Amino acid sequence: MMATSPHGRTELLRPDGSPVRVLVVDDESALADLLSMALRYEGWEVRTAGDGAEAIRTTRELRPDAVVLDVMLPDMDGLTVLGRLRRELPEVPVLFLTARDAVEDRIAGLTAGGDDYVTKPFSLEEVVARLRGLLRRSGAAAARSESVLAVGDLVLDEDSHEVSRAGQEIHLTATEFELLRYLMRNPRRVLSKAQILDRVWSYDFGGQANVVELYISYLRRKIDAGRSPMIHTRRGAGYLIKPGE
Amino acid sequence: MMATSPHGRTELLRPDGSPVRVLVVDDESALADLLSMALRYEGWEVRTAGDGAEAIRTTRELRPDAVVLDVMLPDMDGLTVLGRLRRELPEVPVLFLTARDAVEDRIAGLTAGGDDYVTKPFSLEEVVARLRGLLRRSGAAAARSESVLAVGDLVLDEDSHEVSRAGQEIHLTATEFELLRYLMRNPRRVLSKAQILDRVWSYDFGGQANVVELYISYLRRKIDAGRSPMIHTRRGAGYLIKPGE
DNA sequence: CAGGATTCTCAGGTTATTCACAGGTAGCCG
DNA sequence: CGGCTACCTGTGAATAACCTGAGAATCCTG
Repeated sequence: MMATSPHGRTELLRPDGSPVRVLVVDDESALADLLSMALRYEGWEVRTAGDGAEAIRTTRELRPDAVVLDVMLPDMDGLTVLGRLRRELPEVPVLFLTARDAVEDRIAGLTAGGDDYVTKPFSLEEVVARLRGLLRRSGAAAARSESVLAVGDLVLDEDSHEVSRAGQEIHLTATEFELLRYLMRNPRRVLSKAQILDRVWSYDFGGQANVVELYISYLRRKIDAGRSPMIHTRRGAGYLIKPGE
Repeated sequence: MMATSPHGRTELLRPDGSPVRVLVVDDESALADLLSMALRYEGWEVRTAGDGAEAIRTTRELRPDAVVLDVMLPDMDGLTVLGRLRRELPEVPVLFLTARDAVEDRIAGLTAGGDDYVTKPFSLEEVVARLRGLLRRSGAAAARSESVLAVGDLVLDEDSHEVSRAGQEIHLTATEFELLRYLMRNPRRVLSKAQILDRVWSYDFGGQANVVELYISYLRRKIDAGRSPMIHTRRGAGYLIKPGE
């Protein structure tokens, strides 16, 4: 089931119409807070836990529709927590947070089911998108909502990562894709450079704010080239996307 | 829920009909006073706090619907205060006040949820508009009031920053946009040049008072050009906007 | 480990916007 | 009708915001 949220975007709901419930498990409270803010803004109900034991307890009580789980916890390791989680809620999809250099095969083992993972440092756009994907596929969200975004003749498929305009396929890099997805999830709405930076770049990005301008420039070259422009600058305010013409 | 205030404008109320409660946190008392006056005029109930500790205490007691928070406080830094605020009231939207050159720095993550920020020196119009936006999207204000203002055939969309008259799109600069928004929020009401200056220009503006005349002139050229005029001069008193004819 | 793709910094270039200044115009009062 | 005042607006300079080319650094892939 889809509904229109206060901020005008569509959001996922549970089959009974209540909000989706998500549990965030991370011992770094700053990160947990950052995540819960972002997920609440998606319209989801969020609880946090700081260690494995608390995670298990909260799972039992809250019965979340999805779990975001840091694999490195102070009291027990990822596999153990996962095992106990599964004892409580066998079907719950899990999104793992892991360090970049974590051993590949162990992650592969963890994500054997329908689960997914993102590496730290991540961007909020990435986490939210993955979580939406998990919820969509798990059936916790009532309607099998489409994974395709469209604005005018511009089409973006979140599953296949394919983008096309007027039927013509366009190749984007990972960052370009995330930026475009963020714009397309908020069509006709001005997004400031700070908002974009906070959402599309990872939380530890310390660079120049003009990367946003740079990537907007890249996107225009690929998406607007020749055609009627869809990405617009609102000087002093930010950028927005809307159908050409 | 919307209601009509004594001064004839529409204002946001909480779901139970009581006034929206806002907490202003800033150690410069002159600024805090300026802000609270402006926000009270919007019909909101305002409390101020001069440092982080007081902010936390007041939050606990007042349970505000929104917080305006200076990121530079004498006793603790913005992120810390934010964390504690969130522990008290996880859902409360926050509008950050930050120095112009700090933007790149440590704003990272601040706008992650629905939050927003404005840079100092700001204009009151900007702060109020952002705060209204936050309240609108957070659902604290009962009515999901639209982000669109209309006076006659003149339409202004606060989300997309688009303005049109009789369906025809009009491009405005940032200052023109704020001036027009202020006029349109107060239709049929005379606004003096001093009021406009105080509201639309930032509080440290030191220039000639005739910028207002200049920008009114710009607006007329773009909005009234050819058509029946909507922006009227009341000699010796100020300006007002009302539907043409 | 080479080659290519990608991300990002830096800096110069371009355009839009803001604002001061000053001369012009129109309302108002006697 | 003359003069005073308030308001209007053309011109142009300074500035701010944005765009983009070139290339260094990094990551990824075979």
